[in-house]
Amino acid sequence: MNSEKKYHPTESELEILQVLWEKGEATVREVHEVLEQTRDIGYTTTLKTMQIMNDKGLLERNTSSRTHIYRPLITRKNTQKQFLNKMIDGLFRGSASRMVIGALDESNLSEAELREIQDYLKQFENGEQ
Amino acid sequence: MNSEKKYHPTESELEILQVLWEKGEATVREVHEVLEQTRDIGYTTTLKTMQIMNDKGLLERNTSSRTHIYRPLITRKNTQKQFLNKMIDGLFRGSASRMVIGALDESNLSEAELREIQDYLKQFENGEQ
DNA sequence: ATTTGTATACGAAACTTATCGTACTATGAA
DNA sequence: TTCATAGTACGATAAGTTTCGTATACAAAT
Repeated sequence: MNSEKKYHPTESELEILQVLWEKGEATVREVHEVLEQTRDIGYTTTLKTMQIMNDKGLLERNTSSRTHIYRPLITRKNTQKQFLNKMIDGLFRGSASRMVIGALDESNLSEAELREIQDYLKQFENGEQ
Repeated sequence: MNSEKKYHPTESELEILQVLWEKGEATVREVHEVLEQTRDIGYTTTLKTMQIMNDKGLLERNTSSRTHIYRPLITRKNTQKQFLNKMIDGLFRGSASRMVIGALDESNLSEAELREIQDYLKQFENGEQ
């Protein structure tokens, strides 16, 4: 089993996680400045959300200095996995291949990306996984 | 542009849509009987949710007889597309290939499914799309 | 020391979603 | 006709999310 539980961060929480995954760790101010670029949001909103995420166990923080430093407690990979599985079950009748094909269908992939995927597929070809 | 707008049905709404996509159309009772198999839920909950979905424009209904008949107003394909794009943007830094690879990675695909995907990829190989 | 700016903490409002109870109505059987 | 059944309509509640205002504390500069 996996030690990371099946958290389903909300939309706002995901925005914050994106920033933290990118930076590794950050202050509320730093996170807020990134969010501000995309949408209208007050500083205390970001603060409160991060505090709640801390309470929920999505983030941890170092409070030794006045300005707290936050770090994510869930990984990007695991979160992706949770959402992928939820989506496969809820929208693609449990079929991962249906979803993959749907994704290929709807996104204009570049040559390079296609090649990348094909290379990746080769890895599975002879039952190596 | 596409005439279907970017609806993001909720979890419960998706469950109902699944049934309707499968059946084409159905009464509240019919939908409810399917939902009941999976989880504990009252009849009026299903009813209310479907009424709300009707108000939102997710469903339409024929009220000519006492027992109303509901049909989905959004397609499975379009809904899948909306969710895929939201997910690619929100969790995979805008990269569809990253998501495809993530999906391949996390799901144990059968030989048949892998072949299906590879066949599907060939279609894109020579810029045919 | 006072002021100014930047932190955190916290409460509360506005929304949304999910759920169900209750009221009411039509239909068909007794 | 009366009664039981199966339907819709609707209000209300509870929980979760998002948002922000206000209070308060600390730190640095004047």
